[in-house]
Amino acid sequence: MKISDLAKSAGVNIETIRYYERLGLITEPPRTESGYRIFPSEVIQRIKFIKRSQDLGFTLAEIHKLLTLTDSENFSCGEIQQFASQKLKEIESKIRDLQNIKNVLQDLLIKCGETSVQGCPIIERLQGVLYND
Amino acid sequence: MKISDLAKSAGVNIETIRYYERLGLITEPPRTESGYRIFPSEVIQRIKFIKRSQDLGFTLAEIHKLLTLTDSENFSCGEIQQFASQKLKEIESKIRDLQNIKNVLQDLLIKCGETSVQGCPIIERLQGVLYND
DNA sequence: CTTGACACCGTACCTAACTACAGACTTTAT
DNA sequence: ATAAAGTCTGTAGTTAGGTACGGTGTCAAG
Repeated sequence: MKISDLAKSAGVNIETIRYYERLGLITEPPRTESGYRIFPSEVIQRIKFIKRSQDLGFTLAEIHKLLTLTDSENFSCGEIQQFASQKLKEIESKIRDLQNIKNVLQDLLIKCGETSVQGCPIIERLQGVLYND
Repeated sequence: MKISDLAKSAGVNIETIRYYERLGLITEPPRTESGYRIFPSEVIQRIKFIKRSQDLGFTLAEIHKLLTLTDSENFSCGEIQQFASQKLKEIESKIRDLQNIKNVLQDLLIKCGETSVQGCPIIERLQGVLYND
């Protein structure tokens, strides 16, 4: 299949495919005499693999490592587990950070509701006036 | 104070100050005859305001609006509240997304523990084999 | 046999928030 | 007086993950 067929099948842009090739996420396909790329159909699955991995929060650099692991015969599930649990930790950490931000914003909004005459609690907090949290 | 004094006091890079000036986050300061910027000391607080706002998840574009609001006399606390609650919603949405990712990763890691002989559940999921979640 | 659709390559552009650098000028310290 | 350190400007580079474009070459249909 030609590059536009692959793009359609995998649901990505043509340029994305060439980009992935440059990054080494997909191997360089054979070419016609005139230089057109001819892709084997397995590449569709490979691109979908990449997209699903991105959905799980992996970066392209990490996906590259993942693919290298799975491309090797007898890859170790253990290494992949370690990879995934590392990512899990990162995601949990991001969630905690966002949760903290959420709490601060919620507190400030509650204070806004309670305030009678004084200044805006949100602005005061940003100005460094309030630091009793 | 000169730009490097301000940078030190506010805990940012000199280039960051010039960048904020370009963006209009801080007003253009007066200059000496030779063209050196001379900052009033309030700018320290303004830069800290920007940094604290970033910590709460606001982008520089949003902070620009926030500052415009608070710079105007008689700014409305209501507008700022709306701004903050919009941001709160965005952050809650990000938390939900990450929570979903976390759940999928956790499920996969649990399945890894249970697996006896078959392939790695993580890789199978990424390959699209598993879609019973 | 020509027109339109596709493909090629390399490079530039996009967002966000900086950071670095070159080359010129000014100020400060010794 | 001279050298080091600071500041100026404008531009370019950084990260991540693409997207777009210009100029050229190729393929299939009418």
